Amino acid sequence: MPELLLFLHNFFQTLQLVCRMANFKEYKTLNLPEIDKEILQFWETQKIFDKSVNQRSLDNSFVFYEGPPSANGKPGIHHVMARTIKDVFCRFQTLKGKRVERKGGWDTHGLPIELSVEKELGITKEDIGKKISVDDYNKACRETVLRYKDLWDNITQQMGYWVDLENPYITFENNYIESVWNLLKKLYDKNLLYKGYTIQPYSPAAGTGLSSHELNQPGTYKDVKDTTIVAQFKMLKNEQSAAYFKGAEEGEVHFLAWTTTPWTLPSNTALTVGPKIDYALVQSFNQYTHKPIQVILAKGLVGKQFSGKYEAAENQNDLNNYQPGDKKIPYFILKEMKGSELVGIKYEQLMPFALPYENADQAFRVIPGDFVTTEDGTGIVHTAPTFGADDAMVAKKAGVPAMLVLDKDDNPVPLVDKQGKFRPEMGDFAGKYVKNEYYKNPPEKSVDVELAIKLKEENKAFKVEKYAHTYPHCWRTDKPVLYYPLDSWFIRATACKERMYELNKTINWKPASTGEGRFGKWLENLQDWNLSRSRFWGIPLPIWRNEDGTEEVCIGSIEQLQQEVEKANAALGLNQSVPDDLHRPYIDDVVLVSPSGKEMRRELDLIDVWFDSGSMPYAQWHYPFENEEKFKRNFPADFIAEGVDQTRGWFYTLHAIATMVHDSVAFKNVVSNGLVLDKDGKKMSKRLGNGVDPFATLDKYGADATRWYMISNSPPWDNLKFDLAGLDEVRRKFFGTLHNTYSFFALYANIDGYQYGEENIPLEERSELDRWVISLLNTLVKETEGHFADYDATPATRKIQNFVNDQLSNWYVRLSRRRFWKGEFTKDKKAAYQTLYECLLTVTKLMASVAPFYADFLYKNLTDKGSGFKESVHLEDFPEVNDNYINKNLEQQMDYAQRISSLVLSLRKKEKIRVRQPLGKILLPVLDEGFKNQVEKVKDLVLAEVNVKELEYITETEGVIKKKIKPNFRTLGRRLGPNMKLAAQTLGKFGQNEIAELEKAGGFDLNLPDGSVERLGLEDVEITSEDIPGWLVANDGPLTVALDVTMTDQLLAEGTARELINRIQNIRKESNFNVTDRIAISIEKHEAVESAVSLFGNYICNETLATDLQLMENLTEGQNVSLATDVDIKMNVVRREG
RNA sequence: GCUGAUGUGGCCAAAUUGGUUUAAGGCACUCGCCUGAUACGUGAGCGAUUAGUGGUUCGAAUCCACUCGUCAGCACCA
Repeated sequence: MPELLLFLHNFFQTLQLVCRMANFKEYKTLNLPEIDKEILQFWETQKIFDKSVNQRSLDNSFVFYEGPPSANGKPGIHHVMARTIKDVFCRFQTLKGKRVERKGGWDTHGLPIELSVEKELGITKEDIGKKISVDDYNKACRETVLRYKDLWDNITQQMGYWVDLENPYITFENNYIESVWNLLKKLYDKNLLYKGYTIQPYSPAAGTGLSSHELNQPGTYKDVKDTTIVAQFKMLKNEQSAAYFKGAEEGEVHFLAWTTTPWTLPSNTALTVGPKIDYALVQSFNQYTHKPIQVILAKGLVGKQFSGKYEAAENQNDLNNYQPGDKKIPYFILKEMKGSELVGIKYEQLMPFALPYENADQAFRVIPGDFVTTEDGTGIVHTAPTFGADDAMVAKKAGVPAMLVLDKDDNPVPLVDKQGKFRPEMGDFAGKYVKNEYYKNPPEKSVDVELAIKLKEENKAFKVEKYAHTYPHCWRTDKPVLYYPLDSWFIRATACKERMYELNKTINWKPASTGEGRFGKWLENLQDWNLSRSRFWGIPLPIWRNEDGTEEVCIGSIEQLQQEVEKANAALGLNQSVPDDLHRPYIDDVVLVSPSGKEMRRELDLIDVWFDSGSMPYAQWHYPFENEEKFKRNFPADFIAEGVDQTRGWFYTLHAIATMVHDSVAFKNVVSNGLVLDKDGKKMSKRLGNGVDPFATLDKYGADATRWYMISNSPPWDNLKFDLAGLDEVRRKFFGTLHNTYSFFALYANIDGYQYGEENIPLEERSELDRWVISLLNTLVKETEGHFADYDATPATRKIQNFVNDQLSNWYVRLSRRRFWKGEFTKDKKAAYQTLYECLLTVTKLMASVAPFYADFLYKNLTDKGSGFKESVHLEDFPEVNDNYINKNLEQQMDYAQRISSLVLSLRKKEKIRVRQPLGKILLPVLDEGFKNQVEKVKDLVLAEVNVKELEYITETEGVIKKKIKPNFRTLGRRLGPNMKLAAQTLGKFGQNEIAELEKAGGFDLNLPDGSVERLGLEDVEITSEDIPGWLVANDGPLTVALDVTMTDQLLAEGTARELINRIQNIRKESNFNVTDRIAISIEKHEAVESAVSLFGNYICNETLATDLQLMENLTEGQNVSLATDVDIKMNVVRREG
């Protein structure tokens, strides 16, 4: 009886017994979402997360920081991505024995929350304090912040993200705020906090400054046409500038400077030139007044500015012929100079409406600036420090004052007020809006146009024209934004720039380019951190000042505030107390007293919400007021991960605060993941409707398939093109195959009553196949551990997948099947079980961090009835590598077997010979003994796999192998260098004889062009077999296989017999016979089957459990069967009773 | 505009960091295979001047320069 049927026989005999003693649960289908639910419940009831953390010792921590999401918005699929990465490495470290506490957190402040509240209440910022009290407004914010907390909790749970949501830090809580205040106080004490006047985007129409975030809303930059002026600034004569006045008509020389915002011209206090730029002194005539002029501008822009009416003159004398009204105006370059030569020259104020209230003598001169380009304009930049950030910067550096005048309260203010109107100092222009858009009924001529006319009349305008460019607009009012100086509190980040840069070098960035590039460059060009936000819902700046700003106090704790309040109460006769809620408006009511006895009120600003989140390492523990030990144990973080968009957000704020306050990094390793795009690579957006619902995805595909897909598809720092088809593939290919492999194991293990815990059969007593797969397994463990430890999970998942699919399932199990069928529980069978079991069990641990649900499911199925196991795979230790088990030789052997099989199958396919047809032999050219020995060990596997009778080695002595030779580039390249080409050519021309000679001599002398001789040894060349003339041959790299397709009668008959068996078995199955039923077979007499029946009758009967097989003429009953093309026969199969 | 990443068959993607793997593998496609744990499986096949151009080198998908495309960040300033 063939093995299979024997096995089936046993199977049914023992079925009942088996059912009772089944150790391993069997499943019909794989339902990942179902498994998710089951495992989720298990984790919850058994508190597996807690156990996984608490079973590890406190002094072996791996510190992770959770970047707090805002629960004000719904979670998206990209959050699943980011959190998968966090989870993977935290789980991995847990398996490696680390204690990984993960405190969750919520970001609760900030603009998005204010916006959504305003939208819901149907109000705008202006209404706050009017239509709605600040008090009510803040209450509404507080209620909104955790609006979607449930959804977040759900996604967290459903995706299997382990984070402590029981005790999260929440940024609006007083404890959190107190810690933040403490940090601010420390910065204040280090003199790193100051109030400054800077140029910020400001919307006069809305009366508020705008953050860069607001300015980057879609649609804020619009194309506009503005009146632009190239103005003439009259140079003053002194020692330095005297040279430029030689021969100047009327003794006037002008600088030309261009502006797209003429309304800033009255505020001009400097002209900026590029020190390295070449400038030219040009003689010509003004096109509006026709007066002779001599002007200075960048040499490279002369042609651009002197275009249209202007025409280059041959020589200076041509200029004398010019008459006003001539069509062409001549110009001539008199002199050239470097920008650096111009620096320091003074000029006459262009529009003398006012003077800076301080250091006016330092104004109106030429200063250097690196930002000056010669792309457009004149290469000389009109500089109004009150209305340009660059302007303010270079002016400050050069000691040039800004155009600030004193208002009626003696406060310095710019010439434009906060409504966007010119101040009274501006004479005829006073009270006019600087942008026509600010008027309800705009006048015909804008301020820009009027200024242009005025300058033209005064011979101060060189050119006036319309210019199209993009300009930022307030996203709320749609009106243009002004760059306007505002009072703000700053953190002097620039003071710690170098230290931040140094510390950053010690951080392991994934990918490295983000750390060096995006983050490194950012640190190099670091600006002071503008902390101020004039908003309502956020952490209030804890600084109180007296009215003139001469006295101030920075509060660093509630206790200090308490003391100050008491002091103030005593001094001022008040009865205040520290408010229960540290937010506005309550905190604004607190009045403190200065050392000199004056009232101090809080600076009304809130702080940037980014400071909130950057404070989390300290504030999450309410440090330093509590938990000092805990904080010390958890600082800095070993690992954080967020999207790249956090580079200048959270990553920076963490780094900055840690550097400035603790002179330390905040994190040692950071993974910044890319965006999640739709399958076509487009950004997901509500507008396009191409977003992927994370809940629906998890419901349908399960968390593991989603996570596995995200990690394995591409390195997380590349953008991920999220395609549901990919999820499906992962589910089918990886999880499906793994599940089937387990099912196979469970099926037979239960039948045999296999149980783990039996004595392990020593590896050396197991078969080649077993030792091979164990070797691969150990290699896999080694490699995956390396990848995970290096925060690079993608190759780990790919290797696990390859192992499971191609090696374990499709090779080991397939080739081992017969061992599992065998009736008796032999040692070999036991070895097979143990091997497969060990592979599966190890795989659960390797995959557990990426696919926590299925891994645990499988682990539990494998270990349920065993002893000495953990409750969950997540309480396990990562597998240890056993280097002794790794046998590269064995891996090589099996690789040969797989490739030879594949080559033979490919040849069969080409010749259209099906595998069922046995063939005589395979010829394998052997170039060295080692190869032969390796193949010999897997010979039987190969022959069985490809249904060939024998494998014959042919060696060179037989002279039938056609060989190919090529140089070993790796060894030779370094030695030969430029002569490499010669070597390749020479070897390329080698015929069979030359190759044979080289082999015999063990080398070859290569004559080099310089007359010297280089000896090439055998290790310097690669000789492969290429062909066996007269045979059917296929190659795969160095492997060559020939197949003997000669068909003997014997082989043909056997092939036909196997075809017959196949058809008979089909009939058995169609007829619903029991697998143990005996049958009788009648076959219509046909010459195609005669020899098969006569030679292999017994074989056919054995395989089909037939007791009788006859060839009959004129068979009347039975069915028609197609045996081969053109061979149709009739066959009758009947069940034998009894 | 500036900076950075990226560009490999229709699609997703490898390539030990410069040493010809025949430029891997998968999906899709074509042609096979249901007695065998998997047809949500499996075998074979088709399909690529590695975006383009130039350079460095004995040797380039890999390094350099430029161009083009995609994405992101930073600007929009006279």
